[in-house]
Amino acid sequence: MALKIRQNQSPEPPESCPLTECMKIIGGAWTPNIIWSLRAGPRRFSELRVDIPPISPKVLSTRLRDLESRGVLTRTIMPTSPPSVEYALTPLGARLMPAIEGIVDVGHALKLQGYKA
Amino acid sequence: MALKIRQNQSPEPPESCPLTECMKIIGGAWTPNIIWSLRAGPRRFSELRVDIPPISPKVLSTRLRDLESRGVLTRTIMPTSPPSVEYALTPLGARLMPAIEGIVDVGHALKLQGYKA
DNA sequence: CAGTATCCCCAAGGATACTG
DNA sequence: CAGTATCCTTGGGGATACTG
Repeated sequence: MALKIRQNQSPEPPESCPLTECMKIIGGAWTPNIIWSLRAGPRRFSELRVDIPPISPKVLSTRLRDLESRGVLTRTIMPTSPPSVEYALTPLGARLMPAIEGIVDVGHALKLQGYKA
Repeated sequence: MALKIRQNQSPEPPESCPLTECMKIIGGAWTPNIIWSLRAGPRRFSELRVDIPPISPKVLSTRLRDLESRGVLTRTIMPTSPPSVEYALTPLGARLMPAIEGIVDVGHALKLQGYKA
């Protein structure tokens, strides 16, 4: 049998471009929405699910953990019954808001002018 | 005790969410970089390849056509020899700049403060 | 120069079900 | 409530080669 050479498909991280770096944080599916939902204060898991209806619990969980690991948000277990968990932006996460706001503003402007994909 | 009402922050349907709409435009790989490269004026295909080294011609071509179809940029064949093609932002594309700038600024700030993934 | 043409790949997402 | 556990699909990219 022929030896199967795995092609080198690994993308050499181009170069730490601020643009690319930032997109790595907010580029994931629903990530901007999550950060946006946290703009006015902490939200719980199920609240986020309501904020962003189409997101599945698995994906929400994945994205939250990813954002937590990147230092964008904190996860706090509240000693309530039933237990609840609050997610809140860190100062670092708050720093991302201008970028998200920029996207929201532009999206809003496009919508107002009747932009269609 | 009084109900602690947590205000619903974004009651917007996801399909019409400006955030999501805008991300559909700039969410593609290298898309922000392409738009960013056009910020100061038209660029040619090979210039863009130099601007964004790791991008393959196929992907660059794909993204450019996508952006053209979305009305973000124009493609102009220059009657030179050898032939060259210029890509330039449309007014609509220029509208995206604040969003991109926001991302760039935040990325830059994160980098300055030594942020690592 | 400015792209197409192929082929391939895998990890991000989705669907669904289940649990502490 | 706040998640895991599985399984599966897809299409966005990547590599490489070729052309007008």
